Amino acid sequence: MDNVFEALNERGFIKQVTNAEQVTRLLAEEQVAYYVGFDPTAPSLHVGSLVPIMAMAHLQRAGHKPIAIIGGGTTMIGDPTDKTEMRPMLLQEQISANGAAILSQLQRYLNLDNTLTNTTNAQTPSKVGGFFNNADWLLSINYIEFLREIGKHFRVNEMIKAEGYKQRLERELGLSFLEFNYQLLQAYDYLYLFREYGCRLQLGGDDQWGNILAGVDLVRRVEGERVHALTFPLLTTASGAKMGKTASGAVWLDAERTSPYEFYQYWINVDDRDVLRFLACFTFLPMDEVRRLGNLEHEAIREAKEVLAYEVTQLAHGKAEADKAQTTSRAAFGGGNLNDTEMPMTHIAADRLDSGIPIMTLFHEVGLANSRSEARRLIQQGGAYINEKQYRAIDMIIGADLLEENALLLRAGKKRYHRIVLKENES
RNA sequence: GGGGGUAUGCUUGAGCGGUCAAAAAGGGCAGACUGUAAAUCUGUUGGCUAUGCCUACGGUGGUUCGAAUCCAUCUGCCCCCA
Repeated sequence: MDNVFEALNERGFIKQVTNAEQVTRLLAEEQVAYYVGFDPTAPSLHVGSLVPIMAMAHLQRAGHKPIAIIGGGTTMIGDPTDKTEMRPMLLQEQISANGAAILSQLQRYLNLDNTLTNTTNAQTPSKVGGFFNNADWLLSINYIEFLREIGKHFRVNEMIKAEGYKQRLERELGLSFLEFNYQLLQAYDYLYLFREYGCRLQLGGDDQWGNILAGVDLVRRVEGERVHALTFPLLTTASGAKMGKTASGAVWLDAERTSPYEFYQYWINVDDRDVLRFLACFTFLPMDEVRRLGNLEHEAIREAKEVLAYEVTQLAHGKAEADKAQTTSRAAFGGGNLNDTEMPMTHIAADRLDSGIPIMTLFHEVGLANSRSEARRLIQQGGAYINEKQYRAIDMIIGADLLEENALLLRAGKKRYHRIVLKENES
């Protein structure tokens, strides 16, 4: 097997690294504990987090030990380099709850059973990984001790030269002392994980480069050990948008928030230009296959997208869900029959249909239109279909005569479907 | 602490006291074209019991026949001085 570092590089995971040669050697010669921090402000990860997750998974498959931490402590500070939006401050209980949800998602990709031991001292290195909340060690910090032990290693002169801080200072947006400390705390995480678990590699988004290096420096100064940093390129779609955002918001890994079918559809709808990169990054397919699929052109590239969607969905939601999503998707767009599919569905009482339901009401009620006005517009513009037949009259009354096998198939626009199934009257 | 500025629909951002549900752009949605892609073109984009009605231009209270537009006050954000 090739070196993992090479593999990661080939798959496009590497943007910056402290020292490519040393990291390559380290990963080849030792079982390395590595860590990634996740944002615990939401109860689910979204597809953007798949980059670090997949990188971690590749490393674990190569025999290294993953450590995932959630920033329960650092979240309370707020990263000033995250200029776009202020992260909300959350209660610890909320963060712990989110963390639990995040852990269960990570476990689909990684084995994190917290039986980690420190290999620096231990004779028999453990093979698994860990999951921690940095609040566990950050909240109990004593201010004076922290300043004396950690703070003395940071030169303010150096810190304010860093790009993230520099921008804040120059633009006089201000930088609170609180935020200024963020980097120290994140660096301390690294030191802590190095001491406790022998962690020697931190991965993160490229925007974290500065913060990660601060940790690398801190470990060197305090422990005299060389540890490493690696960042991922910030993945954007070919059209320039941040990955994983759609009109209706982020694409979540939580099936409750983004159904497996929607999840699948997200991947099948990616821009042609993103297919190769995404296959390399978000699936475990061998690179030969990735290249073959990624280089397909025109209509043939749909095959590649189907593979991409299937593979990624399978990783996130399991084979059964991926199969269902694929079947549904094929049926909806390939002209197959839609009966046994998993698209959104609503039951409707038989007597209601007998008396007839205005078409606007129907589309609004099942959520294909957010308001009656929107439903009206949809219909008038020719975007409303029932059983694949277009209806443009807004005063249309839908009755039982349109039922096909006791069901109606509503469609709004090209891609949004909703099934209505008849429910026999009670009594 | 003193002085100044700003607050508009999903976002950015125009807006003369009436003709403003509010320019423009972006985004969204729909249609055409296609490959469930991109690009392009067209329409649309507060709600409703719909030739009209209601809710909206940071909050509150005024002036006026009439206010997003004027005044007062409160709140948030920004800038300058300390």
